Order: sequence, then C-alpha cells, then structure tokens
Amino acid sequence: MPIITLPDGSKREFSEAVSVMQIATDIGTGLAKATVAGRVNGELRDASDLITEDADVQIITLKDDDGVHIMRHSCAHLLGHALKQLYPDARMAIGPVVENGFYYDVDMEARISSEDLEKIELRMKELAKTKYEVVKKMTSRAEALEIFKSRGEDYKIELIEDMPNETEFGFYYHQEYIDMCRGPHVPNMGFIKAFKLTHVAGAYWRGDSDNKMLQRIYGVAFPSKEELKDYLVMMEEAEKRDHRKLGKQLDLFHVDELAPGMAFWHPKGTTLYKVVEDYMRQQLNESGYQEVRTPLIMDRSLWEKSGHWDKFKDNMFTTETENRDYAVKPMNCPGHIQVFNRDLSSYRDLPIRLAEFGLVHRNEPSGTLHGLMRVRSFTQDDAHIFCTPDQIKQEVQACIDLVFSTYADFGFDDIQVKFSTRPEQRVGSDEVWDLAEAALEQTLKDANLEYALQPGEGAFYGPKIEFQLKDCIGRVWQCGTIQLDFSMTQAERLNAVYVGADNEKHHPVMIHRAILGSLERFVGILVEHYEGKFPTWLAPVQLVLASISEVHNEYVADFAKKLKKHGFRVQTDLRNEKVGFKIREHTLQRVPYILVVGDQEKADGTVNVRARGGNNLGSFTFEQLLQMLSDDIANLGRVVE
RNA sequence: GCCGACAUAGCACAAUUGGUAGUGCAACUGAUUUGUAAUCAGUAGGUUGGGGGUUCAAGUCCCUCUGUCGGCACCA
Repeated sequence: MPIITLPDGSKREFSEAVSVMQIATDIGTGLAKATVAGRVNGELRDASDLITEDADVQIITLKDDDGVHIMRHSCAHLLGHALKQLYPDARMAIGPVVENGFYYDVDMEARISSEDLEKIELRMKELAKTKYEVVKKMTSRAEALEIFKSRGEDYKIELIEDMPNETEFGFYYHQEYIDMCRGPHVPNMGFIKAFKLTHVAGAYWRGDSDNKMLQRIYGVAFPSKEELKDYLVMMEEAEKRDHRKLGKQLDLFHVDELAPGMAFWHPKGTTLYKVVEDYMRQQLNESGYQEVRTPLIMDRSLWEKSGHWDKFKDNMFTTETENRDYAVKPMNCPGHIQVFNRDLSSYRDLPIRLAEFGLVHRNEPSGTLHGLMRVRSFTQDDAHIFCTPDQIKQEVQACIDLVFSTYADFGFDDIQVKFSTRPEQRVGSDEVWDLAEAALEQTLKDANLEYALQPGEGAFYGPKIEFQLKDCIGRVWQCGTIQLDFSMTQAERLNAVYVGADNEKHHPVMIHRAILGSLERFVGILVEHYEGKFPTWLAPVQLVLASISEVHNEYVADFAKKLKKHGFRVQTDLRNEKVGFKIREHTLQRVPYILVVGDQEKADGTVNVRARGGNNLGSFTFEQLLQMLSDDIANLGRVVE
C-alpha cells in the first residue's frame, strides 16, 4: 500500500505497487502524456519502474532540466537505432549526454560523411515519428552478455565486464535495437521532436590514445523545434565572433604557414596587444612587482635541473651551437630564479615579486593548434613571488584580488575557479605536497570562493588555483593561474636561497602566477567577447575623422593632430569619396567614433560625432570631445555593449 | 600526434561527366568634390598550397608532403 508524497506535499495512496506513469495518470491524462520519468526519493527512475514502498515522487517532464537530459540521452539511443539499421556492422560504444545534446561513439567499417549524417538523421526522424514505445527490461549478467555476443557488440561486453559487481543491467528495447543503460529513458519516442546531427569526429575508445579510434557522431537535441532553431541561430552568431575570422577582417594578425601556431601581429593587432600589456604593467607597478627580462634560450642543463626536461622534452624546441645544447624557454620560472639568486636576499626583502612579459615557446602537437587560443609561441604575463611560508596566504590572496579586478576591467564576470591537486608524475615529497595543497585550499576557503576540485591536475611542482573565463560559444579558457611551489627552490633543483632571522640559509617558497595567462590567447578572447567592438579604451583605432570634401582636409588634419597629441589613436580619411562610403568602411572596422567634418563644422570649429552603432551625438568642440573621450576611456571595459 | 574533411587572385566565392580558370569586393588609372552604411568607367591581377603520377587533356582522378578546419588524446 504505497503512499506517494508529491512535491506540493499532497499524498496519494495506492493499493499496490505503482509506476510513476500510473501516478501521473492518476493526477491527469495531460500530465501522463508529458511524463518523461520520475524522481523517486531523490533518484531518477523510469516512468515504468514500480514503486513498492512509500515514497516522495516528482514527475519529470521536458520542462525540467532532468527531463531534457533524459530526452537527449534517449536521442543517442535513437541514433544507435537508426545507425544499426543503415550500418548493421556498426558496433556501439558509449553514447552520453553533453551540453545541448549528445554523442555516440561507434566502430564500423564505413567512414561517415556529412551526407551520411543527413541520411542517418532522416532515418532517426522517420523512427521518432512513429512514437514507438521504449521498453525497459532488467537483464541478468549472463543474459546481457549473451544478447550482446549474438549481436557482436564487443564494446558493450567490455563495459559489462568492467562492472563485475553488477548483477542486473538496464536494457532498453527500441524495437529491434537494444541498448544498455543506467537510464532513465523516455517512455516513447514521441518526446524526441527537435534534434540535429551536427558533426562526426574521431575519438579514442575510453579516451585513451593507446586505444582504437572510433567515430563519434555528435548531435544536439531540444524539447521544441523553436529551441533548436534558437540554438542554431546562436551558433551562427557565435561563428561571426570567431577571432580568426575577425582577426582577418579587422587586420589584427595572421598565422602563416611558415610558422604554424605563431601569430604575426599586424599594426592594429599590435596596438590592441600593447594596450593590454600596458594595462597589466600598470597593475603590476601598483601591486609591488618588479619587471625583469630573461633570455629566450638557456642551457639545457638548467631545464634538466628544474625537472622540465624530464617531463616536457618532447614539447620543447631546442637549438645547439659550439657543442652546447640549449632549450628555448617554455616557462619563465628558471630564469627568474637566476635573477633572484644574483643577490643573497635577506628575509627582510621578502616577498620579492619578479614579473616578466615572458615570450615562451612550446611545441604543441599539430592537431591542437587553434588561432590564438592554442599556439606554439606566446607571451605570459608571468610573475614569481619568492616568500616565506607565513607570507603565502597574504600573497595568494593579493593575487586572487588582482585576478578579479583585472577581469572586471576587461568586462568579464563569468569566472570559474578550479583547485588542482598533486598529479601522478611530480617532484617533491608527500609532506611538502600536503603543506602546499593545504595552504592554497585554506586561502580559497578564507576568500569565500566557490571552486571545483580537480584531483591530479596540478603542475608537476605544485598545486594550483586556476581561473577560467567562458567565451561566447561557451568554450571555457583557462587564463589566470596561481601555483604554489616548494620544490623548484630546493637545493637539488634550482637552489634559491635567502638568509633568515636565524642567520641560517633557507629556501623560499615560490608562487607562480599569471593573470591573463597568454597575452595572445587573451587578446583572442577579447576579440570574441566584444565581437571586435572593443571599448574605446582597447580599440586599435579610436577615432576616424572623415572630411566631406577636399576643402575640409586641412582642418581635419589639424584637428586630428591635436587629438593625437593628447594620446588618442586617430586616423583621418581624406579620400575623394562620399561620406557614406567612408562611414560604411569605418563602421565595418568597428571604429568607436567617426567624426564628420563639413562646411558647418569647419565654420564652427567643431566635429560632428557619430558613435559606433549609428547614434549621432551631435557637434563637439575640441574641449567637449576631449571630456567625452576621457570619460569613455576611464570606464575601461567595465561596460559591455 | 590520431580520425575525418578541406586548400582556386589580397579577401569572399564560382568553374557540368576530366575539355579555353571566372564573379564581386579590394588594388591601380581616370572622371566626380560629395552631409552619416557602397559614385561611375577603365586597367591589371593566377605555375588552382608544394612535389610526383594517370591521361591526348587535370582545379577536377591517384599518391605524397605542408597547412587549415572539426573533434579526440595532450596542455608546465
């Protein structure tokens, strides 16, 4: 006699075991029709699962995130169903839900092309249209193995063998297609109304590059056709923001076949890059850092001692001359320790904060290169803080504060914090790692920051806090990082030393930190974030003065000269063209302000200001313009258009 | 690095089953002196990513290298 308690507190009593679907039917046929699954005592269950005891039950429909998740998962099964009909030799691996959709990894002879994708999608639609019932059967281990054996589903068998303690498996029958899953799944395929197969790519079985590469079919799925359409439109919008495309259109940079993964910065891109660098330099000055510069190549022995050679030699560029081996620096820390060690520091000097806009090279695998986001040559806004153990907390806290204030100035507010602990391959004793991890985590807790733990993801020399930004397409980029390092400064590594109050020599703790991370990547993120419509502060060209005809050119040139003297980035457009033509061009170049000058303005000693977006702000004298621009620039990037 | 796709003028793209490489914008020349998102006319521009092969004939088919794109693995 189960008594079912619904989320609103109401109770219903049933005379015998009852399914979520029966409960929904009891409430109303409309709800029953919309029922995807149920949450029984907090756990997601199939609508057909029987409830024998008293329970709290929530009906899940497509209005719930859980319902959408389940529908997407079932859509992966639908893909399997259609795929096996079209390609009977396909062996299904795993088909999980991802953001906005799902994928399924399959192993089969034929290579799937984009045309094939359309065919598969069409078959899926035909199958979904019949709204066939999905039947769940709990299946014993022996039977499960037998079913998959007879169907040649080698990967499913491997999955079962991987769960030695399970005695029963959830089998979902999609007509003749059978898939194994923890579930739950939709009761029938009528719930799958709006989906699209997006692309196919290679993926290693079990995510291990030593294993066979399977074909991964990606799809997206939404509760309604409208939502699917909205998503596709959003993806198109996102594509327009692609920094590689805008980098070309706005003439910011290019990447040449002669130097894969290394940017050639054009004048406008260099201007933008320099604004970011100068901003950061100003922050460092205010925060007690000293800037240094260290060599691009250093003797290989240094990298052997630091431990980098051991772990990263395959990804390091090297060079050799006069029988001496050098490595192109992939990091700045060993160089900074050389600077630190030139003087014997007293504990009174600590913390010493050495910063460098350090150009590093890493030979990243060819397949990873991606515009400015993943490159082989990049500049870190790097710094190393040498301090005593009891200075750690204040220093880390100061770094965290700098991260957040910097990101806010650039207009970012969606920031995720991660805390990464000791990896398998590492240097330093467990006691030291205990100490370092505890110190970092405590600071995070004291700062009241929400963070996600990433076990085993730390650097080989220490644990780290990472700060990640979300870009317009939802990709997450790691930018800032704070890493605590007790090892690199030890005698057996790079032997950094200071004299303590006890007149003994000690090894300082080293905090590695970067706020923007890679300047190249950060600029790329800015391009996408603003869609090239940079705030005036960042815009490579802040103002264009356009003359209406030749007779205004001298006035325009003089006006521009005065603006340049005040430090503004100004261009003049004195070409023999119509003003509409000039405006179109500079609008496409996303210049914040176009200043139009004709007879009227020349006579009044003003310029007519057209803001990006088409607003005419009216006529400004030089002084008025100066005031307006200064106010605008003082906002930095804190106002996002 | 792995799987798949792609590479045509500075840029965006076209070229039938293998049969004379084109269009628009940009560039250059000239006319036009212009009031808030494209003035008109003309000129020039290519070893179709590199190399090799098949063929009477290759942008098109095959091999190979390089790069790019989408993922996967990697990411100090």
